[in-house]
Amino acid sequence: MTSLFAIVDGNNFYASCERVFNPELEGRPVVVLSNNDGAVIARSNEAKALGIKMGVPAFEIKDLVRRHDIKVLSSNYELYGDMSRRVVETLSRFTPNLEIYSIDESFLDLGDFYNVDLNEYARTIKETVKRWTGIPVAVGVAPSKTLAKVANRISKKSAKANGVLVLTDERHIEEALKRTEVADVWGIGPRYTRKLAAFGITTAWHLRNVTDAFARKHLTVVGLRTVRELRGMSCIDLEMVPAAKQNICTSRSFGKTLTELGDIRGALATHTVRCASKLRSQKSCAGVLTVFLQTSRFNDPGQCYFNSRTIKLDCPTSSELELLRYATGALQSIYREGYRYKKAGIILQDIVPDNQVQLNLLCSPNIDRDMKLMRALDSLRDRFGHKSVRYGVQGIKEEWALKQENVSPCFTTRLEDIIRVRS
DNA sequence: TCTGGGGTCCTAGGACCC
DNA sequence: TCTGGGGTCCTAGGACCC
Repeated sequence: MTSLFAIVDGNNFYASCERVFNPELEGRPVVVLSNNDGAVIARSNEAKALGIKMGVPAFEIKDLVRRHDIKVLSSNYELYGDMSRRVVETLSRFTPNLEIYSIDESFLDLGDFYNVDLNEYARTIKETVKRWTGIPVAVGVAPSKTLAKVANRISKKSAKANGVLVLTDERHIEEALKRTEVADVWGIGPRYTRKLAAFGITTAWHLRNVTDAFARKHLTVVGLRTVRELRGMSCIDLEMVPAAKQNICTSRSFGKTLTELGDIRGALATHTVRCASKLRSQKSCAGVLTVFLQTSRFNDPGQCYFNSRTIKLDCPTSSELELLRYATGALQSIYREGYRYKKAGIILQDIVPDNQVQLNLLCSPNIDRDMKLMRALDSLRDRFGHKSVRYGVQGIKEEWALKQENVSPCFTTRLEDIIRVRS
């Protein structure tokens, strides 16, 4: 074996971020809710112990909250994003060969670290992150990413491992796989779990031992890769440079249902501006735009409406002015009076690098002007926040604003919040 | 009353072309 | 008029991730 990966993942990440700045939350059950305070998306260990499941609607746990004095927080992505950056910064001191996999997980390529004491090294990573950022993490080390995920998972459940597990020894790998349900393997979702159960495959160890032909047939080439990774053969490389996104989507449920086109247009315009910012930050232009609008999925069938409109742009662009024009036009064409709308959004596709845009006769004559304006807007928003410059169409009163009843201050990124907290 | 948001990749099938 | 196969491109749908 030559390859070696570590995965470092923040324990109950959002709840832990909140705890770093609010010691009162220590030792208490804490849950963090999704946008609009809809559903539970993060739980402290104490909250998990009370049986609160991932994704349950907030209203379903009201009794539990009262009885156990659970601290319920709205999500604060500005805070979590900044804490995530600090964790990555810390990890990058250990190796530059690092992949930021998600807001709370990074893979490290430990390449030829076979001659160091891996247990001690992994423990040093864990303790350093805790000391420098306040975030508790778990570290799993193994010859493939998929096995590292298995190690990481067990490290959190086993008191003996206490957040650090190295799986390089064949006997240990076998034992770990036998203890891991197939549903908990990275890459095996609910559908495959059911399918595999029909063949009597219920543990990661069973899955490791299927034939290549079986894996290929029932789980496609993706599943075959997973099986090989479970055997210790590394098939999924570290991606140090994040690939440019091929789709960029911004959508939100409204804080309350909306009926008026003007209010919905305000929300969609704001999503469009955000989406265009994301597009420009990866130096791309989009050639296709989709706008969608929908009522609640939980409405009676007669009151359900979903529609979308996809438009091929005359010329790929990242100009908010142009995208706003297309988006509001598309919205107009799918809006129907008489429904109570819950959500709207925009998806940008056919994304190309901004220096490879094919110009043609239909392109806007204002490209240079728009790009200068976008640069100015980007730098203003960078300094003063994304709400500092707005278009008229976004509206002043945000009828659609998120419901956030208990959001914590942005302790690390907003001066006004920091001042407020300290006084 | 209240039920998240943002992504990726693979496959199968049809259209179309030579 | 009939015969055949192979290739590419696109799209929809299905699976997964956090």
